[in-house]
Amino acid sequence: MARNKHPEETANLILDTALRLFMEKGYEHTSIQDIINQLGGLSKGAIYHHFKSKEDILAAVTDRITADSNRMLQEIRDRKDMNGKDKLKAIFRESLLRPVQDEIFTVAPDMSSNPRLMYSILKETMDLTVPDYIQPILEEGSADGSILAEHPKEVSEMLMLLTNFWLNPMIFNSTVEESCRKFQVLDQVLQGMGLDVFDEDMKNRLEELTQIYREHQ
Amino acid sequence: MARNKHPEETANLILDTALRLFMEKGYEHTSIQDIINQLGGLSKGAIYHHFKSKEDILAAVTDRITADSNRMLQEIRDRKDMNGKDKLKAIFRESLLRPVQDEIFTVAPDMSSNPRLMYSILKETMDLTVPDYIQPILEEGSADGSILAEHPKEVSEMLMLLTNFWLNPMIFNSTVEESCRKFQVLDQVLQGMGLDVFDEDMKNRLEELTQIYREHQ
DNA sequence: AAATACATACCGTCGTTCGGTATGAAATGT
DNA sequence: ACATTTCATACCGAACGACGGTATGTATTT
Repeated sequence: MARNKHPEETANLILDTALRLFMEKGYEHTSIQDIINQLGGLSKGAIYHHFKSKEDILAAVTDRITADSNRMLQEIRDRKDMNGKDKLKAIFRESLLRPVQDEIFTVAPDMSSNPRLMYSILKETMDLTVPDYIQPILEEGSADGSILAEHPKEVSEMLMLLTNFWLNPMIFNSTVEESCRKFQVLDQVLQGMGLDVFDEDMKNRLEELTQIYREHQ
Repeated sequence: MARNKHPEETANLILDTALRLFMEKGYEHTSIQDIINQLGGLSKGAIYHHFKSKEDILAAVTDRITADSNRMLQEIRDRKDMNGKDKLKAIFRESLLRPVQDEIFTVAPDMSSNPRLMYSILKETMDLTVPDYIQPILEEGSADGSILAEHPKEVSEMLMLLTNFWLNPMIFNSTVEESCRKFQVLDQVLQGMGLDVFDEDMKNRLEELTQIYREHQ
């Protein structure tokens, strides 16, 4: 294939294709050759020019996934017109309600048989999202009195583990009913911690997303 | 190598070696040849006679790990002299206090860079331990009035995720202080759910295990 | 001319397969 | 009772195809 004047476009094309295949077939069952075949004209040399290994592609892929979500998190974190608890609630609302989710849940990657991708996203969440966004918000909430969290780091980790991981129907392969019950249980737990951040809208949206996911297998 | 009259011994030898290597080097970085080299005399054919694939070895390995733990769970579950909550407490106590844990934490597998083994154990826990042991105990506790859990399956899942996964220093690479804070946070959450099942002994033991783990890297 | 964006041929290793041998217990024959 | 045959099983090791990765070459841009 002809050389591209804007090499980042090529890199992005590789990542697009890789992400699609990783979600369809799983990371381990996607070969470099698979990516090349779906790429149309590009060769192995091109891939290894832009990325140094298959693992590196996975890292870049998860980076791109979370980068998008992190822009939203940053916006909410930096607002001056909300207290900590409201920011936390806004984050959960946005995470669920943003329309991008439909797309993701429609592609319907079966994360439960894709441990590498799952783990990579979880690790990014724990190493980046938690310390950069969730923990600061909890600390702000502690300072302004809207949240009572003695150990913000640990509470943030737990929050993300429960909401982004356990509550995610793609990861635990939940039915609509299970998603519903998980939401209820989690809501009670959060209320017990003084974090009444869930509402009816979110519950309905979670149901809807679970539905979308299960329809697409 | 000469033919073994008791083939299960050979299979167990393979599993012993495989587990050791999986924990030392990680599942993905352990080759079948690595296992053969450490096995002393046995050949590739022998391995593929006893196991149908490398994945199959991983499954057998995790089976053996959880089987031991499940025997203890079964004993407690079937006791007639305890109510549900006491059984739950007994399970957490035993899980932490049993001396086998020293051994495991001394070998100190870095699960955080071993997603396949980690995932395999998590899946066994969710698919087997939860429905067979934890959920029945919660239901018993619901019936005898010692526990208030509207959705036993979901509460069980959450419990196991938080105690066996999040609280495990091998998985989240926690320091002693982090382990301590996690324990505190989790204790409060559980109390909020009417599950005061943690005590000072457990906290000290968790500290001790975290210490052991970190000493061995 | 130097650097970059790709192509291509090739390498070592991997998981897996498969034809084969050795062994021993059960079935059969004497 | 012992000898012979049968047959499933434990194990061997060469070979295979696919894999991730590299070395080197070439064309294009700067």
